[in-house]
Amino acid sequence: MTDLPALLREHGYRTTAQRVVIHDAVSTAGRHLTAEQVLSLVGERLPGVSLPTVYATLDVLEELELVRRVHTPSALLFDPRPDDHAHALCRSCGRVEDIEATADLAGPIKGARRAGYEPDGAEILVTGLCPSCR
Amino acid sequence: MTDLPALLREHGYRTTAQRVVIHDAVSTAGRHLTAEQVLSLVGERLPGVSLPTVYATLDVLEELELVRRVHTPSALLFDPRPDDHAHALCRSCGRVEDIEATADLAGPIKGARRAGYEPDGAEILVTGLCPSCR
DNA sequence: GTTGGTGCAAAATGTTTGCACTAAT
DNA sequence: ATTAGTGCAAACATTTTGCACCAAC
Repeated sequence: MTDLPALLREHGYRTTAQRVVIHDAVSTAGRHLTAEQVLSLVGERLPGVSLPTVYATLDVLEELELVRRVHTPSALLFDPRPDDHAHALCRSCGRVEDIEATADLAGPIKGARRAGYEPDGAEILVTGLCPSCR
Repeated sequence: MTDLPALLREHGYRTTAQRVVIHDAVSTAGRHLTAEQVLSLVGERLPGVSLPTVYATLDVLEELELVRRVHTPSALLFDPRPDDHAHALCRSCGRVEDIEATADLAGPIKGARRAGYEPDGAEILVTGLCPSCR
């Protein structure tokens, strides 16, 4: 259970109904959502919310590390899971799923540091065909 | 040294000047390019090439596994390196670089298979700040 | 001679921006 | 009372699509 208002305040943001509802919608959805999907989830509870607000709010939630972006060939998705995990992406239908496995990325992270980067995270994306597209 | 005409023929494609020049430009660039950058590289040698052709050609080259797409928050890039390697992405300027390190992705690949996927590849993306953005 | 490929223009998509108004502090 | 945040509309950039012409086979 995250204390959103406190987190927002810490980062200099105000608490608004939109942020609370969007955060709640995203974190209880338990799957990857597009901005459109977030809007329609939220629209049920808070009429009049606009897409720009959804994007702006997801930006904020990303800064608070409550969501992560996942860029796929077909869409920009927002992932409510803050913990590290891999993703599987279907080449055919574009579907993305969480994979319950991680890997040791110390090598690539060290490699990035060697290249002068200041790494703050790493992602694994497995591509292939999903069950229904095979 | 890849025999592009032979590869194209194998996959049922015709050999055209555009495909030869675009493949050559991309593979000698030795870095990640946007479609626009490919167009301007190619434009010097083959006037009149259009952006749709660049996209179409890169699609073909991807099918031949001569290039890979890399989706970043700011752009769609085409990577001429066919071998597996990790990428570093700068959160601030969006720059992408190759990282000379790999990791064992057997776990996530197995996880994808367990989820019903037929995996055919995997990517590692390290995010952070590049030398000039720190 | 066929049919795939290209160039052009135009469309479709998804995300971002500008601005006036509202609401959180 | 301030100033961040919102909603709306409009802009924007990028990738796709449709179609007529040309070129590879």
